[in-house]
Parts: sequence; structure tokens; C-alpha cells
Amino acid sequence: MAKLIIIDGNSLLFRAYYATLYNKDPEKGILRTKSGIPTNAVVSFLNMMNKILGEIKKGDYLMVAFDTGKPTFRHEALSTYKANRKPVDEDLIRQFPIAREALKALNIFQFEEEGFEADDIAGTMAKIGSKANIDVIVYTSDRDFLQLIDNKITVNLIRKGLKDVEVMTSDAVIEKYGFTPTQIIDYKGLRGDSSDNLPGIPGVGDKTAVKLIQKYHDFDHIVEAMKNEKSKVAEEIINNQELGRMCRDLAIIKTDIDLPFTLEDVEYEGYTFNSINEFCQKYELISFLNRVNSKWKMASTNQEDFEIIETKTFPHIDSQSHIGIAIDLESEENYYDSQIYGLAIDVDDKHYYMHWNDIAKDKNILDVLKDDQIKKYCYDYKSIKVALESKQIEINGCAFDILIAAYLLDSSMNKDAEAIMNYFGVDLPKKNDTISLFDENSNPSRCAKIAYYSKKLAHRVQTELSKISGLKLYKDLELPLIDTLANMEIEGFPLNADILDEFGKEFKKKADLLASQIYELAGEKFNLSSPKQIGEILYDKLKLTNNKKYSTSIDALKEIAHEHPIIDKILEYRKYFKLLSTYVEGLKPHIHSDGKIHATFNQALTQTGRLSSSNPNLQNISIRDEEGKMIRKAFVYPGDKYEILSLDYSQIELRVLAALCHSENLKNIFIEHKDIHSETAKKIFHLTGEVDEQQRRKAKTVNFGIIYGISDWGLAEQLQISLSEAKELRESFFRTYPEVAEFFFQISSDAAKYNYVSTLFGRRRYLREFNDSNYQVREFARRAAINAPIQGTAADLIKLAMIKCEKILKENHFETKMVLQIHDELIFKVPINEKEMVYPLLKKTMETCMDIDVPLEVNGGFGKDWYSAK
DNA sequence: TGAATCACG
DNA sequence: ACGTACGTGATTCAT
Repeated sequence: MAKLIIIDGNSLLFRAYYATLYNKDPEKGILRTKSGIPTNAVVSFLNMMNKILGEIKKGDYLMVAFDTGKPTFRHEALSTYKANRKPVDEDLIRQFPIAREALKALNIFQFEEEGFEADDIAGTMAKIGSKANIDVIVYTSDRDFLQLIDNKITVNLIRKGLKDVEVMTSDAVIEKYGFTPTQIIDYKGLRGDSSDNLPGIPGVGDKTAVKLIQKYHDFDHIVEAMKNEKSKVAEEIINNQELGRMCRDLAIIKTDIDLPFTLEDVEYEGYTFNSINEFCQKYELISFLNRVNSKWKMASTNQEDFEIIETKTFPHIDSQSHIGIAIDLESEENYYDSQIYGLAIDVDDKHYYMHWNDIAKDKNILDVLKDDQIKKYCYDYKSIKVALESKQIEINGCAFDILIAAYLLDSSMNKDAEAIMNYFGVDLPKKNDTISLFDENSNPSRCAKIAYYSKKLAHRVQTELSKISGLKLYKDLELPLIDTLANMEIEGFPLNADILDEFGKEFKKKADLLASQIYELAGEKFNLSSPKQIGEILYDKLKLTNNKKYSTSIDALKEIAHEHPIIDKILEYRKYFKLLSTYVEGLKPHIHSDGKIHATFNQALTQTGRLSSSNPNLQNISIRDEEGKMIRKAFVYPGDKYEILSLDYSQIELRVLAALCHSENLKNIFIEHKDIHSETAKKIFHLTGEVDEQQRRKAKTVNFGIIYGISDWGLAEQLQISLSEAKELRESFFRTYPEVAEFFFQISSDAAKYNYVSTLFGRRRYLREFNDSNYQVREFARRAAINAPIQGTAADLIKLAMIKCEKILKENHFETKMVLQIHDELIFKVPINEKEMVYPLLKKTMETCMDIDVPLEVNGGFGKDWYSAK
């Protein structure tokens, strides 16, 4: 079913302006272009439009109605109409024409007409939609619009932005105001409207107005009824009935004006990249390009000529005449051992594309790929390397990877080729835009463009990086890391399907038994995977104490575990079900014919600089729960040639914190090899003697909570203690380590001022929400700002360790291979005969990889399988 | 597609 | 008065 969205343009732009007016940079003020044109409201307005674009589908209708600002029939009827309005800020007035340009760039229909207000245009259109029996949604902040509501028309009242919308239906109006939408005008007749400078009837307040409307239905009947009443109110209404009637009539939104367009004319058809790109370049709003909803992007009409030569033999390339070439490999998404369609290479300003079947036959290109003196410019070098090398084609010499560079420019950038190229103003064809005859999944033109633009943009992107002091981070850390990660992905990690299946059978048996016991206790069968159904059983049927409205999360269930034996059974069932679905059945399909998992390490994904692992995720294999940990026994090398070495940094984040804030107290704990949690316990509990388990556990929670920017309330909740106790613990921590408090304060004020925070290595995380008008959003940004430098510096540190470990293993011709990284831990595959030499070497390399003002400590050990490596 | 849940650091 | 610990990925249900 199609729908019609009508936007009160003036209203939304006003909101957009004031929502971002007070977030201004104390030095720079509101957002402006370099030449001083204000754009804060336009950006916010564009974000609103973009959100709405996300909510509509093909065939839906969309339009924006504007006021002209010229007098209307309402001013003629009442000379003082809207006369009390404060003059509009000059900075906002200047943005009205820009907002209209923005709508034009997005190809969104807009309309204004002299003599009418946006209300009348919107009202008329809304009724047209309603009569055509389609759902109509009107976005405005003006409550007058509520009178339009009928069973097809909804009014979305916006408060600040589109995140805060009050959906008003007929029922909602009745519930909120006590009368129906159509009675809004009668209410206005009685009360007037201060914002429109309508006086209404003197002496009639909200309570009286609602009462009268409920009793006598409408303004005229109220006047009639008052004639028989003797009261102050009745007298005022009779005496001022003409004034009231005029106020009522002025409040009526016209729904029958002549519009020179039809419903069909406002069907939204999408925008072209060129138009929005041009707009964003003009007003320096490039970041919006990155966010604009791509589902509405229409194919551009004037693509620059880009001729692709599909070839069976590349021209001769050598390192003398060609220092750098642009390449891109077209393959399936999961790239280890996946299907490869073809390879694009740019040579001498020509764009070549070769199909996969021809690559192995071309000796020249195999040499070119292998030669590390021929530098490759590309998008996502790791995926290219892993895809090629899993098919025994060697590639070396990455000079530039635009995916990684763009990630360092702004980690919040969308991570697909379209978004990244878009960010730099390049329009990339969609994957299925132009399709090769060779294979329906292949798109040689797109592949060639990715290659071409990654090289073309290299200089510009690196200049941008140097501007934010990110070039060193890029060249010394992330770029070398690409090869390291590629090698880990290619090497893989063994997983024995038979062992996995044995645990699987055991888990299945336990889960089935628990399920039958649970059905018994519940008195009926239901879907145990459905939180909704569990909630109904527990809170509706069994009437257990329902604190957190139908939550069935671990924390919620543990609180009521004493009330009914079914709770423990459910928790236990969930455990086995999770193990079975995610870790047994979930992992099995990822085992390749070599008996190994080749997971992907995502290098350009997290906001903090950490890696993540997917397909499958090997960074969240169970360990805390003993039975879950059993899964790790399946990660084992066949035979007895190799063992697994696990080396992890001890308390890496707290050490990083000590170094970042230069706290002598914190640093000394590590220098003296003391237990950080016990030491914190001594201080915050004012202990002189021994620290007991309970105290240490609490101190540990405080230590970690601090890193996450926890609140007193959060700490109290976590430790199940009173708010005042939690407050004392937190304050006590900051008294013990005052430099931490100072550091957090500094981070917060820097983040508020510059909208980004940095790690020790200069990695940035932008936190544009820091000055958001919404308290929760702001607080979230504050916590993220505190955490990011800590988590991010630890991530920088282990990345450096990885590069150095790989280098030292290679230099010493060890067969030992790095196979996994789990944030503060590295896993190696070690041939038995190298065990003794490699252990101290790697431990030392990890401990000394970075020049940081705190000692680092690495622990770990060998195991035949992952379970026993510690 | 998003929410809920739970696995990890 | 607000709502309340950072960073991830996979699976499941429900829309």
C-alpha cells in the first residue's frame, strides 16, 4: 500500500535550526561554509529528509510544503495575525533558499503559493491522499495540523529531530487533549493561540475550554448554551463571541485550495548522484554524501567515458617502467577460496580487465603480481591477497589501500566501496548496474573503476591523512598490518569436526532434556527461542515478579530465579542451545577441506581501532563457562607436530590508562608487579590487612567500570549495592587516582570542543554526538570518548606487536605462524621443536613493542589444543 | 530488517 | 529529571 508523506518545510527547518543552534563550537559558532554561509539547519534538515527517504518505498508519494512569507488571507482578516512573532534569525533566513536547493538536489517535490500558508497546501494534499484511500503522514511541529487527522491521516509531531516524534492519531488526540481532532478549531476559538497572536475568549482557560467542548461539542453550540447560563465565563463568551468565532475560523486549515499538481506528480523517484554531489560540494557538506540513502540513487545520465579493455593478455609491465599500478580483483564476498571473476589493472591510462580463466595462462601478470617492486594501489588489498593466494597466486607490494586510509580518516565512514568512493566525490556503479555477459554476478566496469579511482585518489587521501597527523599510523601500523592479517587468514586455524560433533551430541541431549522439563513446569509447550513467548509464560502465566517489563535476559531472570525452578532450567537450556547453534552447528560450515577455519579479520570496521573477526567470529569462542570452554578442545592440529601457543597481555587497558593519565600510583602498581584489583580494593575499602575475594571482585568491577565511564547508578546495579555505596566507591577511586579524573575531564572537554578523541598513536574517533541536544545521546558520547583512547591505544599496541612478531619470526626463519588475535591475546601455531626458542622471543617482542610509559606483562603457554593452551 | 539474547575482550 | 558500562558478531524470532 502506497503512502503519502507531507512535510511542513518551514516547521522542520525551524526545528533543524534550533536543534543545532546551541551545539555550536565555542570558537567557530554554528556550522558554516568557509565563506561564512550558515548551513547548520540545512544539514539537520537534510538528515531529516534522509531519514524519511529511508522509510518510504518505490511508489510512495513525498512532498514538502513551504510558506512564502508573504501576507495571506489570514493577515487580511486580522491585522495582528502572527504579529507577535520575533524576527527570525538572519542565519536561519539565509538557509531557506539553501534548503530548497537541497530538496531540488534530492529531487523531492516542493511547493509554495502566495496567499496560502504551508498549512493549507499540506491540508489540501492530505485530504486528496485520504480520499484516494492511501495512508498520509504529515510531519510538522505545529499542533494546528492535528485538525487534519482522520482514519487515513496521521500527524507526526516532531519535537527536536526525527528521533523524537509523537505519532498523533485520532485516538492519541482524544487521549491527550480530551476532544477529537476536528474540535481543535473550537478549542482555538475559545483559547486563541499565543504563537499566532490569536487572543481567544478572555477568562477561558484550558480546563474550561475542554469541559465546554466535551459538553456542547463545538463553538457555536457552546455560544448557544451560554445564553442560558449566568456565570462570568458565560458572559465573556457571549460578549466576545465574534472574536472567538474569528479565532476559530483563522485556525481552520483550508483543505480545498486549487493545487496545480496531482498526487502522481509527487511520487518519489529518487535522486541522481551528480545533483546531490554538486550540492554537497557547493555547501561543503561532503559528509552528508556519505550518509545519503543510497537506495534512492538513480543511475547517472552523464557518466564520464570509461572504456574497459577486456583482454586475454595484459601489456608488458615491469618495475623499471611501472612503479605503481592500480588493481582490483572481482570475487565473491567471502573471499578465502571463493570464486574469482576477474582482475582489473590500470596500465598507461588504459583500463584492462581479464577474466579469471585467463589469468593463470598469462605468465607476465603472475610475475607482476608477485613482484613487490611493482606497487599496487587498490581498495581492500587483504581481500585481494587472500583470494589470490588461496588459489596459489602470490601477490606482494601494497602501496596504497583506500579502504584502510579512509578508515583512518574517519572510522565512522560507511565501509563499502560505494560509500568510500562517494565520500571522495566518485560515483561507482552498483554491483548489479551493468552486468557482464560472462557471468551475471560480475561487473567488470565497476571493478575497473575501483582500481582506477583507488590510485587516482591516493595522493589526495594521503594528504588528508597527513593533515590529521595520521600518515604515520597509516604507513607504520595499518599498512604493514594488512599483510600480517592476510597471512593469518590464509594460514587459518584448525577445527576438528568430529570432536565438535561429540560435544554437539552432548549439548543436544542436555538441551532436549531441559526443554521437556521446562514444558512440564510450564504446563505447556512453547518456543524456547522466543523471548516473547518465554515472557508470557513467566510473567503472565506463572505470575513471576516482573521488574523489567517482559525482559527475559540473564540479569532479569537471575533476579527472580528463587521464585520458580523453571528459571534455572531456562537459563541452562539457553546455554546449551547457544553452544549448539552458534558454536557447533554455526562453526561446522566454516571448516574448509584443509580442516581449517579461514575467518576474516576486519581491519576497517570498529570505531576504536580494534579488529573484529567474522565468518566465523573466532574472537568470541566460549571460555568463561567450563562446559562452553570444551569447544576449544576441537581447535587442535592433527597429529603431534604442532602445538598452540597463547600469549596475552595482562591488564592491558588499565596499564594503558596508567600511561595515558601519567598516574604514578597506578603505574607503580604495575612496576611493582602488584595485583591491580587488590590494590584498588585496599584503597577504596580503606583496608590495612588482607583483601578478601568479595572485596577484590568489587574492586575489579570498579576498575573496569571506570574504563567504561560508568555512573554511580550503573555501578550500584552491577554490584547490587546501594547508590550511596557505589557513589563512595567511585569517588574513592578518583581520590586514589586523581590523575584519572583529570584525564577524563580533559578528554571530555577536548571531545566537546573538537568532536574527536585520539589514541596515543594519533588514531581518531569522531564523536559528533557530543553536543547533541539529547541528554542520553550526549552522555553516550561522553562515555565513548573516555573509553576510545584507552581501548584504541591498546588496539594500536597489539597491532604493533603483531607486525613485530611476524617480522621477527620471518627473520629468524621460524615455521611458527601467528594465527589469531583476540584483542589482548595472540595465538600461534608452533612446531614442537621451536617451542623453547619461540616462547621467550615472542613474549619479549610483545612486551617491548611500544615505547609506553608503563611496564607491559605478557603471560601464556602451550597446549595440544586451544583448551589447554594457557 | 531490527530487536533480543548471549558469546568474547 | 533524564537513564544509567565500552567495543564486537551470530543466531533467533517477528514484522
